[in-house]
Amino acid sequence: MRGSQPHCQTCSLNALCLPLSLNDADMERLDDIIRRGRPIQKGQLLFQQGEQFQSVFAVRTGALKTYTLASNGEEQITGFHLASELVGLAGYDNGNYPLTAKALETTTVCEIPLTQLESLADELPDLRKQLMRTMGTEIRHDQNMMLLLSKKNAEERVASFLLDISQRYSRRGFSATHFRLPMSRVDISNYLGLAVETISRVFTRFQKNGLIETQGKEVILHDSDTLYELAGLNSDSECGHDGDE
Amino acid sequence: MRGSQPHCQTCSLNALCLPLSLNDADMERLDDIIRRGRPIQKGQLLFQQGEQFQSVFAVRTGALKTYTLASNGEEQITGFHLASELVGLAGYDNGNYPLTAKALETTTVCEIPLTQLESLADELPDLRKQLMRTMGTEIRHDQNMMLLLSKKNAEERVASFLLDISQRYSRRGFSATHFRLPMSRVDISNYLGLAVETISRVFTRFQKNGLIETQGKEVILHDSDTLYELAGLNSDSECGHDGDE
DNA sequence: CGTTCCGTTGAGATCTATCAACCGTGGTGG
DNA sequence: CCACCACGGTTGATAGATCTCAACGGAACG
Repeated sequence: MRGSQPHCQTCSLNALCLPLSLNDADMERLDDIIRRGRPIQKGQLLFQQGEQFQSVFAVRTGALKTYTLASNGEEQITGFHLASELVGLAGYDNGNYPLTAKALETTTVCEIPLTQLESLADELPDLRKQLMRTMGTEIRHDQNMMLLLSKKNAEERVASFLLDISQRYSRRGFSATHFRLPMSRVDISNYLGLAVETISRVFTRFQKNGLIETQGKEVILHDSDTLYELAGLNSDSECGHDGDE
Repeated sequence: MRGSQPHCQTCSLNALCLPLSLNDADMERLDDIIRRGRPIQKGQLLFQQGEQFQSVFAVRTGALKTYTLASNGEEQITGFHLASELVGLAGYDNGNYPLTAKALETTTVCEIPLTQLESLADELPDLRKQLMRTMGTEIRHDQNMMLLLSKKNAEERVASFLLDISQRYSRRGFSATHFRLPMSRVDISNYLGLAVETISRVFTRFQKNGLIETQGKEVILHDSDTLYELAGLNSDSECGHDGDE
Protein backbone atom coordinates (compact mmCIF):
# COMPACT_ATOMS: atom_id res chain seq x y z
CA MET A 1 0.00 0.00 0.00
CA ARG A 2 2.89 2.31 0.76
CA GLY A 3 6.62 2.14 0.57
CA SER A 4 8.54 0.97 3.60
CA GLN A 5 6.83 -0.16 6.77
CA PRO A 6 3.27 1.05 7.02
CA HIS A 7 1.59 1.69 10.33
CA CYS A 8 -1.94 1.51 11.65
CA GLN A 9 -1.72 5.19 12.46
CA THR A 10 -1.28 6.18 8.85
CA CYS A 11 -3.19 3.34 7.23
CA SER A 12 -6.13 4.52 5.21
CA LEU A 13 -8.08 1.56 6.44
CA ASN A 14 -7.78 2.13 10.15
CA ALA A 15 -11.28 3.52 10.38
CA LEU A 16 -12.63 0.20 9.12
CA CYS A 17 -10.18 -2.26 10.56
CA LEU A 18 -9.50 -3.54 14.02
CA PRO A 19 -8.20 -0.18 15.35
CA LEU A 20 -11.73 1.11 14.72
CA SER A 21 -12.50 2.18 18.24
CA LEU A 22 -9.02 2.64 19.63
CA ASN A 23 -7.43 5.88 20.68
CA ASP A 24 -3.99 6.84 19.43
CA ALA A 25 -2.05 5.36 22.29
CA ASP A 26 -3.87 2.06 22.09
CA MET A 27 -3.55 1.98 18.35
CA GLU A 28 0.16 2.39 18.67
CA ARG A 29 0.37 -0.57 20.96
CA LEU A 30 -1.66 -2.66 18.54
CA ASP A 31 0.57 -1.43 15.75
CA ASP A 32 3.61 -2.73 17.62
CA ILE A 33 2.52 -6.33 17.56
CA ILE A 34 1.40 -6.40 13.96
CA ARG A 35 3.61 -8.12 11.42
CA ARG A 36 3.47 -7.14 7.78
CA GLY A 37 4.56 -9.99 5.59
CA ARG A 38 5.34 -10.52 1.95
CA PRO A 39 2.43 -10.35 -0.41
CA ILE A 40 0.84 -13.71 -1.09
CA GLN A 41 0.12 -14.63 -4.68
CA LYS A 42 -3.16 -15.69 -6.20
CA GLY A 43 -3.95 -19.25 -5.22
CA GLN A 44 -1.59 -19.34 -2.24
CA LEU A 45 -2.86 -20.19 1.20
CA LEU A 46 -2.71 -17.82 4.13
CA PHE A 47 -3.52 -20.61 6.55
CA GLN A 48 -5.01 -24.02 6.24
CA GLN A 49 -7.77 -25.93 7.97
CA GLY A 50 -6.28 -27.98 10.78
CA GLU A 51 -3.14 -25.90 11.21
CA GLN A 52 -2.42 -24.54 14.62
CA PHE A 53 -4.26 -21.32 15.23
CA GLN A 54 -1.62 -18.66 15.68
CA SER A 55 -2.70 -15.41 14.15
CA VAL A 56 -5.57 -13.29 13.04
CA PHE A 57 -5.13 -11.36 9.80
CA ALA A 58 -6.39 -8.11 8.36
CA VAL A 59 -6.46 -7.75 4.60
CA ARG A 60 -4.50 -4.70 3.49
CA THR A 61 -4.82 -5.04 -0.26
CA GLY A 62 -6.28 -7.74 -2.47
CA ALA A 63 -8.88 -10.29 -1.48
CA LEU A 64 -9.19 -13.72 0.10
CA LYS A 65 -11.73 -16.47 0.27
CA THR A 66 -12.17 -18.73 3.27
CA TYR A 67 -13.64 -22.19 2.97
CA THR A 68 -14.20 -25.35 4.92
CA LEU A 69 -13.70 -28.84 3.58
CA ALA A 70 -16.47 -31.37 4.10
CA SER A 71 -15.34 -34.91 4.81
CA ASN A 72 -16.16 -35.86 1.22
CA GLY A 73 -13.65 -33.27 0.09
CA GLU A 74 -16.16 -30.74 -1.15
CA GLU A 75 -15.31 -27.20 -0.29
CA GLN A 76 -17.80 -24.70 1.01
CA ILE A 77 -16.77 -21.08 0.78
CA THR A 78 -17.85 -19.31 3.94
CA GLY A 79 -16.76 -15.81 3.11
CA PHE A 80 -14.85 -13.40 0.92
CA HIS A 81 -12.57 -10.89 2.57
CA LEU A 82 -11.77 -7.55 1.01
CA ALA A 83 -9.37 -4.88 2.17
CA SER A 84 -9.75 -3.83 5.83
CA GLU A 85 -11.63 -6.99 6.74
CA LEU A 86 -10.46 -9.48 9.32
CA VAL A 87 -9.78 -13.13 8.61
CA GLY A 88 -9.30 -15.96 11.02
CA LEU A 89 -11.30 -14.90 14.02
CA ALA A 90 -13.81 -17.62 13.20
CA GLY A 91 -11.40 -20.15 14.56
CA TYR A 92 -11.05 -18.55 17.89
CA ASP A 93 -12.58 -21.31 19.95
CA ASN A 94 -9.90 -23.94 19.77
CA GLY A 95 -6.33 -24.59 18.79
CA ASN A 96 -6.74 -25.07 15.06
CA TYR A 97 -8.05 -23.14 12.13
CA PRO A 98 -11.42 -24.61 11.19
CA LEU A 99 -11.11 -23.26 7.68
CA THR A 100 -8.64 -22.43 4.94
CA ALA A 101 -7.87 -18.96 3.59
CA LYS A 102 -6.73 -18.64 -0.01
CA ALA A 103 -5.74 -15.54 -1.96
CA LEU A 104 -8.03 -14.64 -4.85
CA GLU A 105 -5.42 -12.26 -6.19
CA THR A 106 -2.11 -10.88 -5.02
CA THR A 107 -2.82 -9.91 -1.45
CA THR A 108 -1.05 -8.26 1.44
CA VAL A 109 -2.12 -8.76 5.02
CA CYS A 110 -1.33 -7.57 8.50
CA GLU A 111 -0.66 -10.49 10.80
CA ILE A 112 -1.67 -10.21 14.42
CA PRO A 113 -0.18 -13.00 16.54
CA LEU A 114 -2.81 -14.45 18.81
CA THR A 115 -0.87 -14.60 22.06
CA GLN A 116 0.07 -10.98 21.79
CA LEU A 117 -3.39 -9.99 20.75
CA GLU A 118 -4.77 -11.78 23.77
CA SER A 119 -2.46 -10.17 26.25
CA LEU A 120 -3.07 -6.80 24.67
CA ALA A 121 -6.80 -7.44 24.89
CA ASP A 122 -6.32 -8.20 28.57
CA GLU A 123 -5.15 -4.63 29.01
CA LEU A 124 -7.35 -2.76 26.57
CA PRO A 125 -11.08 -3.07 27.18
CA ASP A 126 -11.83 -1.22 23.96
CA LEU A 127 -9.88 -3.69 21.90
CA ARG A 128 -11.69 -6.49 23.68
CA LYS A 129 -15.07 -5.03 22.88
CA GLN A 130 -14.02 -4.52 19.31
CA LEU A 131 -13.03 -8.17 19.02
CA MET A 132 -16.32 -9.34 20.49
CA ARG A 133 -18.21 -7.01 18.22
CA THR A 134 -16.36 -8.33 15.22
CA MET A 135 -17.24 -11.89 16.15
CA GLY A 136 -20.86 -10.91 16.71
CA THR A 137 -20.90 -9.35 13.28
CA GLU A 138 -19.55 -12.54 11.79
CA ILE A 139 -22.33 -14.51 13.48
CA ARG A 140 -24.92 -12.14 12.09
CA HIS A 141 -23.42 -12.51 8.65
CA ASP A 142 -23.47 -16.28 8.82
CA GLN A 143 -27.06 -16.30 9.97
CA ASN A 144 -28.01 -14.08 7.08
CA MET A 145 -26.30 -16.58 4.82
CA MET A 146 -28.32 -19.37 6.38
CA LEU A 147 -31.47 -17.45 5.54
CA LEU A 148 -30.24 -16.87 2.01
CA LEU A 149 -29.31 -20.49 1.49
CA SER A 150 -32.50 -21.96 2.80
CA LYS A 151 -35.12 -19.47 1.66
CA LYS A 152 -33.97 -17.52 -1.38
CA ASN A 153 -34.06 -18.57 -5.02
CA ALA A 154 -31.23 -18.06 -7.49
CA GLU A 155 -32.09 -14.50 -8.50
CA GLU A 156 -32.54 -13.39 -4.92
CA ARG A 157 -29.23 -14.89 -3.94
CA VAL A 158 -27.31 -13.23 -6.75
CA ALA A 159 -28.98 -9.89 -6.07
CA SER A 160 -28.09 -10.15 -2.37
CA PHE A 161 -24.54 -11.04 -3.26
CA LEU A 162 -24.02 -8.15 -5.64
CA LEU A 163 -25.46 -5.68 -3.16
CA ASP A 164 -23.34 -7.06 -0.38
CA ILE A 165 -20.16 -6.55 -2.38
CA SER A 166 -21.40 -3.16 -3.49
CA GLN A 167 -21.95 -2.00 0.07
CA ARG A 168 -18.57 -3.21 1.16
CA TYR A 169 -16.76 -1.39 -1.62
CA SER A 170 -18.84 1.66 -0.96
CA ARG A 171 -17.88 1.65 2.68
CA ARG A 172 -14.24 1.75 1.69
CA GLY A 173 -14.85 4.81 -0.43
CA PHE A 174 -15.11 3.09 -3.79
CA SER A 175 -17.99 3.21 -6.20
CA ALA A 176 -21.09 1.33 -5.10
CA THR A 177 -22.20 0.80 -8.68
CA HIS A 178 -19.05 0.05 -10.62
CA PHE A 179 -16.61 -2.48 -9.30
CA ARG A 180 -14.61 -5.59 -10.04
CA LEU A 181 -15.45 -8.94 -8.51
CA PRO A 182 -12.21 -10.50 -7.28
CA MET A 183 -13.61 -14.02 -7.32
CA SER A 184 -14.50 -16.39 -10.14
CA ARG A 185 -18.01 -17.49 -11.09
CA VAL A 186 -17.22 -20.87 -9.62
CA ASP A 187 -16.42 -19.25 -6.29
CA ILE A 188 -19.63 -17.26 -6.39
CA SER A 189 -21.66 -20.35 -7.20
CA ASN A 190 -20.05 -22.28 -4.39
CA TYR A 191 -20.65 -19.46 -1.92
CA LEU A 192 -24.29 -19.06 -2.94
CA GLY A 193 -25.06 -22.76 -3.06
CA LEU A 194 -25.84 -22.82 -6.78
CA ALA A 195 -24.33 -24.32 -9.92
CA VAL A 196 -21.94 -22.18 -11.96
CA GLU A 197 -24.30 -22.35 -14.90
CA THR A 198 -27.08 -20.90 -12.79
CA ILE A 199 -24.91 -17.95 -11.80
CA SER A 200 -24.07 -17.34 -15.40
CA ARG A 201 -27.69 -17.51 -16.47
CA VAL A 202 -28.85 -15.12 -13.75
CA PHE A 203 -26.12 -12.66 -14.68
CA THR A 204 -27.20 -12.64 -18.31
CA ARG A 205 -30.87 -12.41 -17.33
CA PHE A 206 -30.11 -9.42 -15.10
CA GLN A 207 -28.18 -7.89 -17.95
CA LYS A 208 -31.02 -8.39 -20.44
CA ASN A 209 -33.39 -6.74 -17.97
CA GLY A 210 -31.09 -3.77 -17.63
CA LEU A 211 -30.38 -4.35 -13.95
CA ILE A 212 -26.66 -4.77 -14.36
CA GLU A 213 -23.93 -4.78 -16.95
CA THR A 214 -21.07 -7.23 -16.78
CA GLN A 215 -17.93 -7.89 -18.66
CA GLY A 216 -16.04 -10.69 -17.05
CA LYS A 217 -15.37 -9.68 -13.49
CA GLU A 218 -16.32 -6.06 -14.04
CA VAL A 219 -19.81 -5.21 -12.88
CA ILE A 220 -21.96 -2.11 -13.15
CA LEU A 221 -25.18 -1.90 -11.18
CA HIS A 222 -27.73 0.02 -13.22
CA ASP A 223 -30.82 -0.48 -11.12
CA SER A 224 -29.92 -1.00 -7.50
CA ASP A 225 -33.48 -0.35 -6.37
CA THR A 226 -34.83 -3.34 -8.23
CA LEU A 227 -31.91 -5.40 -6.99
CA TYR A 228 -32.70 -4.45 -3.42
CA GLU A 229 -36.29 -5.39 -4.01
CA LEU A 230 -35.25 -8.72 -5.47
CA ALA A 231 -32.89 -9.39 -2.61
CA GLY A 232 -35.69 -8.73 -0.17
CA LEU A 233 -33.92 -5.84 1.52
CA ASN A 234 -34.39 -2.17 2.01
CA SER A 235 -31.60 -0.17 0.54
CA ASP A 236 -30.27 0.90 3.93
CA SER A 237 -30.07 -2.51 5.54
CA GLU A 238 -27.30 -5.04 5.58
CA CYS A 239 -27.36 -7.72 2.98
CA GLY A 240 -25.36 -10.63 4.10
CA HIS A 241 -21.96 -9.43 5.00
CA ASP A 242 -21.05 -6.52 7.17
CA GLY A 243 -17.51 -5.84 6.31
CA ASP A 244 -15.65 -7.46 9.17
CA GLU A 245 -15.20 -11.11 9.61
CA MET B 1 -35.06 -27.77 38.57
CA ARG B 2 -34.80 -27.53 42.31
CA GLY B 3 -36.75 -25.88 45.03
CA SER B 4 -35.59 -22.49 46.19
CA GLN B 5 -32.77 -20.60 44.56
CA PRO B 6 -30.36 -22.79 42.66
CA HIS B 7 -26.74 -21.85 42.19
CA CYS B 8 -24.11 -22.40 39.56
CA GLN B 9 -22.01 -24.20 42.16
CA THR B 10 -24.58 -26.94 42.61
CA CYS B 11 -26.08 -26.91 39.14
CA SER B 12 -25.70 -30.19 37.34
CA LEU B 13 -25.06 -28.28 34.16
CA ASN B 14 -22.14 -26.17 35.27
CA ALA B 15 -19.66 -28.43 33.51
CA LEU B 16 -21.38 -27.62 30.21
CA CYS B 17 -22.50 -24.08 30.77
CA LEU B 18 -20.73 -20.78 30.97
CA PRO B 19 -18.91 -21.59 34.25
CA LEU B 20 -17.12 -24.32 32.28
CA SER B 21 -13.60 -23.14 32.87
CA LEU B 22 -14.04 -21.08 35.99
CA ASN B 23 -12.63 -21.86 39.39
CA ASP B 24 -14.86 -21.83 42.45
CA ALA B 25 -14.26 -18.25 43.41
CA ASP B 26 -14.90 -16.98 39.91
CA MET B 27 -17.95 -19.15 39.58
CA GLU B 28 -19.34 -17.66 42.73
CA ARG B 29 -18.94 -14.20 41.34
CA LEU B 30 -20.69 -15.22 38.16
CA ASP B 31 -23.39 -16.82 40.22
CA ASP B 32 -24.00 -13.53 41.99
CA ILE B 33 -25.04 -11.68 38.89
CA ILE B 34 -27.28 -14.38 37.47
CA ARG B 35 -31.03 -13.94 37.73
CA ARG B 36 -33.35 -16.90 37.72
CA GLY B 37 -36.74 -15.98 36.41
CA ARG B 38 -40.15 -17.58 36.18
CA PRO B 39 -40.48 -20.40 33.73
CA ILE B 40 -41.64 -19.32 30.31
CA GLN B 41 -44.41 -21.29 28.67
CA LYS B 42 -44.42 -22.94 25.29
CA GLY B 43 -44.80 -20.33 22.57
CA GLN B 44 -43.72 -17.40 24.74
CA LEU B 45 -40.82 -15.19 23.75
CA LEU B 46 -37.67 -14.83 25.77
CA PHE B 47 -36.59 -11.84 23.74
CA GLN B 48 -37.54 -10.42 20.41
CA GLN B 49 -35.68 -9.24 17.35
CA GLY B 50 -35.11 -5.50 17.61
CA GLU B 51 -35.45 -5.28 21.37
CA GLN B 52 -32.64 -3.72 23.28
CA PHE B 53 -29.91 -6.20 23.97
CA GLN B 54 -29.71 -6.54 27.72
CA SER B 55 -28.97 -10.08 28.72
CA VAL B 56 -27.52 -13.38 27.69
CA PHE B 57 -29.39 -16.49 28.77
CA ALA B 58 -28.51 -20.04 29.66
CA VAL B 59 -31.20 -22.68 29.29
CA ARG B 60 -31.71 -24.55 32.54
CA THR B 61 -34.59 -26.83 31.55
CA GLY B 62 -36.69 -27.07 28.42
CA ALA B 63 -35.75 -25.89 24.97
CA LEU B 64 -35.85 -22.77 22.81
CA LYS B 65 -35.63 -21.94 19.16
CA THR B 66 -34.06 -18.76 17.84
CA TYR B 67 -35.04 -17.30 14.50
CA THR B 68 -34.63 -14.23 12.37
CA LEU B 69 -37.35 -12.60 10.36
CA ALA B 70 -36.64 -11.78 6.74
CA SER B 71 -38.12 -8.55 5.47
CA ASN B 72 -40.87 -10.50 3.70
CA GLY B 73 -41.90 -11.87 7.08
CA GLU B 74 -40.56 -15.36 6.59
CA GLU B 75 -38.82 -16.79 9.60
CA GLN B 76 -35.55 -18.65 9.46
CA ILE B 77 -34.71 -20.73 12.49
CA THR B 78 -31.02 -20.34 13.24
CA GLY B 79 -30.73 -22.69 16.15
CA PHE B 80 -32.30 -24.84 18.81
CA HIS B 81 -31.10 -24.48 22.37
CA LEU B 82 -31.25 -27.31 24.87
CA ALA B 83 -30.41 -27.31 28.55
CA SER B 84 -26.99 -25.84 29.41
CA GLU B 85 -26.72 -24.00 26.13
CA LEU B 86 -26.36 -20.25 25.82
CA VAL B 87 -28.79 -18.04 23.94
CA GLY B 88 -28.38 -14.46 22.87
CA LEU B 89 -24.65 -14.10 22.44
CA ALA B 90 -25.21 -13.88 18.70
CA GLY B 91 -26.43 -10.36 19.19
CA TYR B 92 -23.36 -9.18 20.92
CA ASP B 93 -22.19 -6.72 18.32
CA ASN B 94 -24.77 -3.99 18.67
CA GLY B 95 -27.54 -2.68 20.83
CA ASN B 96 -30.39 -4.89 19.69
CA TYR B 97 -31.18 -8.57 19.49
CA PRO B 98 -30.85 -9.61 15.86
CA LEU B 99 -33.13 -12.58 16.44
CA THR B 100 -36.09 -13.81 18.46
CA ALA B 101 -36.04 -16.61 21.04
CA LYS B 102 -39.21 -18.61 21.57
CA ALA B 103 -39.87 -21.46 24.00
CA LEU B 104 -40.56 -24.83 22.41
CA GLU B 105 -41.86 -26.14 25.74
CA THR B 106 -41.99 -24.89 29.29
CA THR B 107 -38.51 -23.57 29.85
CA THR B 108 -36.48 -22.07 32.65
CA VAL B 109 -33.44 -19.94 32.03
CA CYS B 110 -30.66 -18.19 33.89
CA GLU B 111 -30.44 -14.56 32.89
CA ILE B 112 -27.07 -12.88 32.81
CA PRO B 113 -27.34 -9.10 32.50
CA LEU B 114 -24.95 -7.82 29.91
CA THR B 115 -23.47 -4.86 31.75
CA GLN B 116 -22.61 -7.00 34.72
CA LEU B 117 -21.28 -9.76 32.54
CA GLU B 118 -19.06 -7.25 30.79
CA SER B 119 -17.62 -5.78 33.93
CA LEU B 120 -17.10 -9.22 35.35
CA ALA B 121 -15.37 -10.23 32.13
CA ASP B 122 -13.12 -7.20 32.56
CA GLU B 123 -11.86 -8.78 35.75
CA LEU B 124 -11.83 -12.45 34.90
CA PRO B 125 -9.67 -13.43 31.94
CA ASP B 126 -10.99 -16.98 32.06
CA LEU B 127 -14.57 -15.84 31.70
CA ARG B 128 -13.50 -13.64 28.83
CA LYS B 129 -11.84 -16.52 27.05
CA GLN B 130 -14.85 -18.66 27.66
CA LEU B 131 -17.10 -16.06 26.07
CA MET B 132 -14.88 -15.74 23.05
CA ARG B 133 -14.68 -19.49 22.74
CA THR B 134 -18.44 -19.75 22.89
CA MET B 135 -18.82 -17.21 20.13
CA GLY B 136 -16.19 -19.01 18.07
CA THR B 137 -18.14 -22.21 18.53
CA GLU B 138 -21.28 -20.50 17.32
CA ILE B 139 -19.47 -19.31 14.23
CA ARG B 140 -18.26 -22.82 13.53
CA HIS B 141 -21.78 -24.12 13.94
CA ASP B 142 -23.22 -21.57 11.56
CA GLN B 143 -20.57 -22.34 8.98
CA ASN B 144 -21.40 -26.02 9.24
CA MET B 145 -25.01 -25.09 8.63
CA MET B 146 -23.98 -23.14 5.56
CA LEU B 147 -22.29 -26.24 4.26
CA LEU B 148 -25.34 -28.32 5.05
CA LEU B 149 -27.72 -25.90 3.40
CA SER B 150 -25.75 -25.43 0.24
CA LYS B 151 -24.30 -28.88 -0.37
CA LYS B 152 -26.37 -31.60 1.29
CA ASN B 153 -29.53 -33.24 0.05
CA ALA B 154 -32.59 -33.97 2.16
CA GLU B 155 -31.44 -37.29 3.62
CA GLU B 156 -28.02 -35.93 4.48
CA ARG B 157 -29.56 -32.95 6.21
CA VAL B 158 -31.93 -35.01 8.30
CA ALA B 159 -29.19 -37.46 9.23
CA SER B 160 -26.92 -34.57 10.27
CA PHE B 161 -29.71 -33.07 12.29
CA LEU B 162 -30.56 -36.25 14.17
CA LEU B 163 -26.92 -36.89 14.98
CA ASP B 164 -26.44 -33.33 16.13
CA ILE B 165 -29.31 -33.61 18.58
CA SER B 166 -28.12 -37.04 19.63
CA GLN B 167 -24.63 -35.77 20.43
CA ARG B 168 -25.98 -32.88 22.40
CA TYR B 169 -28.20 -35.08 24.53
CA SER B 170 -25.39 -37.51 24.95
CA ARG B 171 -23.07 -34.79 26.18
CA ARG B 172 -25.56 -33.96 28.89
CA GLY B 173 -25.61 -37.55 30.06
CA PHE B 174 -28.76 -38.66 28.30
CA SER B 175 -29.15 -41.47 25.85
CA ALA B 176 -27.59 -40.85 22.45
CA THR B 177 -29.97 -43.25 20.76
CA HIS B 178 -33.32 -42.66 22.41
CA PHE B 179 -34.61 -39.15 22.86
CA ARG B 180 -37.44 -36.77 22.33
CA LEU B 181 -37.31 -33.96 19.80
CA PRO B 182 -38.62 -30.82 21.46
CA MET B 183 -39.46 -29.13 18.15
CA SER B 184 -42.18 -29.75 15.61
CA ARG B 185 -41.64 -31.12 12.12
CA VAL B 186 -42.34 -27.65 10.78
CA ASP B 187 -39.51 -26.25 12.89
CA ILE B 188 -37.16 -28.95 11.68
CA SER B 189 -38.07 -28.30 8.07
CA ASN B 190 -37.55 -24.59 8.50
CA TYR B 191 -34.18 -25.12 10.17
CA LEU B 192 -32.98 -27.54 7.50
CA GLY B 193 -34.27 -25.53 4.57
CA LEU B 194 -36.74 -28.16 3.40
CA ALA B 195 -40.51 -28.57 3.14
CA VAL B 196 -42.34 -30.27 6.00
CA GLU B 197 -43.45 -33.01 3.67
CA THR B 198 -39.86 -33.77 2.78
CA ILE B 199 -38.95 -34.14 6.45
CA SER B 200 -41.85 -36.48 6.94
CA ARG B 201 -40.92 -38.56 3.92
CA VAL B 202 -37.28 -38.86 4.95
CA PHE B 203 -38.30 -39.90 8.46
CA THR B 204 -40.50 -42.68 7.10
CA ARG B 205 -37.87 -43.74 4.59
CA PHE B 206 -35.28 -43.96 7.37
CA GLN B 207 -37.77 -45.94 9.40
CA LYS B 208 -38.45 -48.38 6.55
CA ASN B 209 -34.72 -48.89 6.15
CA GLY B 210 -34.35 -49.64 9.83
CA LEU B 211 -32.14 -46.64 10.52
CA ILE B 212 -34.46 -45.06 13.04
CA GLU B 213 -37.78 -45.54 14.74
CA THR B 214 -40.10 -42.65 15.39
CA GLN B 215 -43.36 -42.13 17.12
CA GLY B 216 -44.28 -38.50 17.03
CA LYS B 217 -41.47 -36.61 18.68
CA GLU B 218 -39.87 -39.71 20.16
CA VAL B 219 -36.91 -40.98 18.19
CA ILE B 220 -34.74 -44.07 18.47
CA LEU B 221 -31.56 -44.32 16.43
CA HIS B 222 -31.04 -47.94 15.41
CA ASP B 223 -28.13 -47.57 13.03
CA SER B 224 -26.04 -44.55 13.90
CA ASP B 225 -23.17 -45.74 11.76
CA THR B 226 -25.17 -45.54 8.58
CA LEU B 227 -26.55 -42.20 9.69
CA TYR B 228 -23.03 -40.89 10.18
CA GLU B 229 -22.12 -42.14 6.77
CA LEU B 230 -25.15 -40.48 5.27
CA ALA B 231 -24.42 -37.25 7.06
CA GLY B 232 -20.92 -37.31 5.69
CA LEU B 233 -19.28 -37.37 9.08
CA ASN B 234 -17.10 -39.65 11.11
CA SER B 235 -18.78 -40.70 14.29
CA ASP B 236 -16.41 -38.70 16.48
CA SER B 237 -16.72 -35.39 14.72
CA GLU B 238 -19.08 -32.54 15.22
CA CYS B 239 -22.20 -32.45 13.15
CA GLY B 240 -23.55 -28.99 13.01
CA HIS B 241 -24.05 -27.79 16.50
CA ASP B 242 -21.61 -27.94 19.32
CA GLY B 243 -23.70 -27.37 22.31
CA ASP B 244 -23.13 -23.74 23.15
CA GLU B 245 -24.47 -20.84 21.28
C1' DC C 1 0.07 -21.15 -31.73
C1' DG C 2 -1.54 -24.69 -28.90
C1' DT C 3 -3.26 -25.44 -24.33
C1' DT C 4 -5.86 -24.48 -20.43
C1' DC C 5 -9.06 -22.21 -17.77
C1' DC C 6 -13.17 -19.69 -17.36
C1' DG C 7 -17.55 -18.24 -18.73
C1' DT C 8 -21.63 -18.96 -21.45
C1' DT C 9 -25.50 -21.40 -23.61
C1' DG C 10 -28.60 -25.39 -24.58
C1' DA C 11 -31.29 -29.75 -23.59
C1' DG C 12 -32.70 -33.11 -20.53
C1' DA C 13 -32.85 -35.26 -15.78
C1' DT C 14 -33.78 -34.91 -10.94
C1' DC C 15 -34.79 -33.46 -6.54
C1' DT C 16 -37.74 -31.08 -3.83
C1' DA C 17 -41.72 -27.89 -3.43
C1' DT C 18 -46.39 -27.45 -3.99
C1' DC C 19 -51.14 -28.68 -3.80
C1' DA C 20 -54.39 -31.72 -1.98
C1' DA C 21 -56.35 -35.16 0.74
C1' DC C 22 -56.40 -37.87 4.80
C1' DC C 23 -55.57 -39.49 9.59
C1' DG C 24 -55.07 -39.37 14.55
C1' DT C 25 -55.02 -36.64 18.66
C1' DG C 26 -56.57 -33.41 21.91
C1' DG C 27 -59.51 -29.99 23.30
C1' DT C 28 -64.22 -27.96 23.52
C1' DG C 29 -68.81 -27.60 24.11
C1' DG C 30 -73.39 -29.03 23.41
C1' DC D 1 -70.83 -39.07 25.79
C1' DC D 2 -70.27 -37.65 21.45
C1' DA D 3 -69.95 -34.34 17.66
C1' DC D 4 -66.99 -30.99 16.16
C1' DC D 5 -62.92 -28.60 15.19
C1' DA D 6 -58.04 -27.34 15.09
C1' DC D 7 -53.59 -28.92 14.57
C1' DG D 8 -49.72 -31.68 13.54
C1' DG D 9 -48.13 -35.29 10.90
C1' DT D 10 -48.27 -38.35 6.88
C1' DT D 11 -48.91 -39.72 2.05
C1' DG D 12 -49.77 -39.13 -3.03
C1' DA D 13 -49.60 -36.72 -7.58
C1' DT D 14 -47.82 -33.06 -10.11
C1' DA D 15 -45.00 -29.08 -11.31
C1' DG D 16 -41.06 -26.36 -11.37
C1' DA D 17 -36.49 -24.70 -10.30
C1' DT D 18 -32.05 -25.94 -10.47
C1' DC D 19 -28.52 -29.43 -11.51
C1' DT D 20 -26.12 -32.16 -14.69
C1' DC D 21 -24.10 -33.21 -18.97
C1' DA D 22 -22.36 -31.45 -23.12
C1' DA D 23 -20.62 -28.30 -26.35
C1' DC D 24 -18.62 -24.01 -27.55
C1' DG D 25 -16.09 -19.38 -27.44
C1' DG D 26 -12.76 -16.42 -25.85
C1' DA D 27 -9.09 -14.81 -22.95
C1' DA D 28 -4.76 -15.70 -20.68
C1' DC D 29 -0.45 -17.76 -20.91
C1' DG D 30 3.48 -20.25 -21.86
